[in-house]
Amino acid sequence: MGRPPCCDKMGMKKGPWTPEEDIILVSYIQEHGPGNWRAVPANTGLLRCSKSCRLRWTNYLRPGIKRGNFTEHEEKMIIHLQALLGNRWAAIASYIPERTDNDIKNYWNTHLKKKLNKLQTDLDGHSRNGFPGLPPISKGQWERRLQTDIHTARQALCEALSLENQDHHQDLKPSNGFQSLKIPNQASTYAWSTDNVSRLLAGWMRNSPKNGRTISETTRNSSNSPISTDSTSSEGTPSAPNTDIISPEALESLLSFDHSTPMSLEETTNCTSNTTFFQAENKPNLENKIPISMLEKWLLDEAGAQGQDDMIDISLDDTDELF
DNA sequence: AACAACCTCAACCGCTCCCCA
DNA sequence: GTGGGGAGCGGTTGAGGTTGT
Repeated sequence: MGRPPCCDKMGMKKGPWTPEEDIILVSYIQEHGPGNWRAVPANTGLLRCSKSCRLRWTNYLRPGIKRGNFTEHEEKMIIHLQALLGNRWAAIASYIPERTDNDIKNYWNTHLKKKLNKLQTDLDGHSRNGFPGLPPISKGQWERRLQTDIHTARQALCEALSLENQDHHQDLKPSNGFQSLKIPNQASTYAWSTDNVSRLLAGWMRNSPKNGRTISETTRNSSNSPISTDSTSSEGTPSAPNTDIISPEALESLLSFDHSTPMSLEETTNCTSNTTFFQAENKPNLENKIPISMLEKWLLDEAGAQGQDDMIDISLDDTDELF
């Protein structure tokens, strides 16, 4: 159905990127800026589809990417945000600018999921009310707790947003492209890239180019250096319309309460006239409304055991306790 | 040392969204 | 209003690495 994937084009290369390809891509973007990905393969001669180029750039070559171990703080952020936003990795990544959505997604799937599962099973050992990890409470209690949590979350969000409104240091607004980041040195927008390229070359000289992994390691190491952390490009993802605006400080405030609970965006906007929060989300209520309706179903239907795994997402309680 | 099992993460796939003619 | 095309996103895959036996 639909048009064929661009990668189906004859002659398009797949698989790991070589250092040469990285250099070509970085050089091109350095000159033209990211965006218009369709034109990238055509103008560079890269035998890669536009999607592949974009992916390589956003997940690997883009400035400001931090690689390696996630800090405890980052873990907490991810856990909270995942509970709040669901598996909207790009949105989550916008609050952790140094990490890519792919990175966060991988980390969630490989580490945090297991960690949370383990901790939850450790905590209760057996399923309660069909909800592993939840305390043994009645449906009525559960409902009241949910309402309380929603109220708490709403208050916290209101506080966070009001803080944000007053906030004069909005240097860092979340955004995929980091358009809102204060860039210390605009002139050196792509200085990192030259650096990166030279590192790539250095790494390439040291290691066999046959090994795609080698360059990854090289780049990974270089990315851990401080050079990349401040050099967020204003062109990061220029076409990304991102109005998911809430400052990290506000987010911290939002996440700092013990029993955070997701609220619908409707509720969010009801509590404040500031409609910039998440207003760009196209499916604003899906993540939260659906589980809540499922909860209603469950509350009404004694035998309603379906979708309970999904509903766990709306009980964000106690993620803080995991640490 | 050899093999198997498991883990990690870069990259791909398929879908949706959004813009524009 | 609508259809086509590009961009972006989330889920999934699989090659390579690591750990256990």
